[in-house]
Amino acid sequence: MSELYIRVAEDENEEPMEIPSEDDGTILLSSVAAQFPGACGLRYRNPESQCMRGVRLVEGVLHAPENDWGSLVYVVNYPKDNKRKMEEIDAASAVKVKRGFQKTSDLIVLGLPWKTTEQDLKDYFTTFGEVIMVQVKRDVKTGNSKGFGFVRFTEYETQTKVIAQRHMIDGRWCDCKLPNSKAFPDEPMRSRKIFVGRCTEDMTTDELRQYFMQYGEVTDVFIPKPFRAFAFVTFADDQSGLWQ
DNA sequence: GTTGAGCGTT
Repeated sequence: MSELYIRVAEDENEEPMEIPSEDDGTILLSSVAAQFPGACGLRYRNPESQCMRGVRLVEGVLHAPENDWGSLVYVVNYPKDNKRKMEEIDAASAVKVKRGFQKTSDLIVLGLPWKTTEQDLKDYFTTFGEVIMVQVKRDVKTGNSKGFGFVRFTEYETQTKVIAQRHMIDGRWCDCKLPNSKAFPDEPMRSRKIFVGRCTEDMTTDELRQYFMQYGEVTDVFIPKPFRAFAFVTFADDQSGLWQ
């Protein structure tokens, strides 16, 4: 079977868009998702029964009903049939993606004067770029500074610049480094595996794979059995945009 | 009320 186009629409009443098929007559869900982000499948109205029917989906490949797509208009499925929700997730993810492809980390600031406050730190480091947070570590009893703290920047470029040089803060030379230990050791900073919370029981590995493939190559989807309302999605590399 | 290489009460 040669390449052909099938008509796909967001809704039965919407204007359809033509999606190309593969050489074997199947259609990749990724082709559909390219035009309809978040799509997890297709359905169509069966002319005989007038009922909606799902298109067979195996491993991200959509198979024509009766081996013939015909001239029907196919309608896009979204997870849980709730498009608005997926768009909200898209928007939230897009914000994170926009921050850049290299994640910043907390930097330890060594050698601070005893008198230096968090406001001092913020004022100083803001001259390099936007600051997410600063901390001065203090003795819990006395409130005295321990002479070190932490800083985190929005932009990775800022972080690189700050690590590369020494800093004169309130009259002392200070160093900024990547910390050895972390306050939250279980925070998956550069993990390729993401936690997907609040899953519903009807979600399938196929659906999750098809949704998250827009952010990178998905190498694994794990759904605990019995149902536990969460899943793990693993990407081929840590550059996939979702959590950057 | 002190100090000066280090590593973060959540």
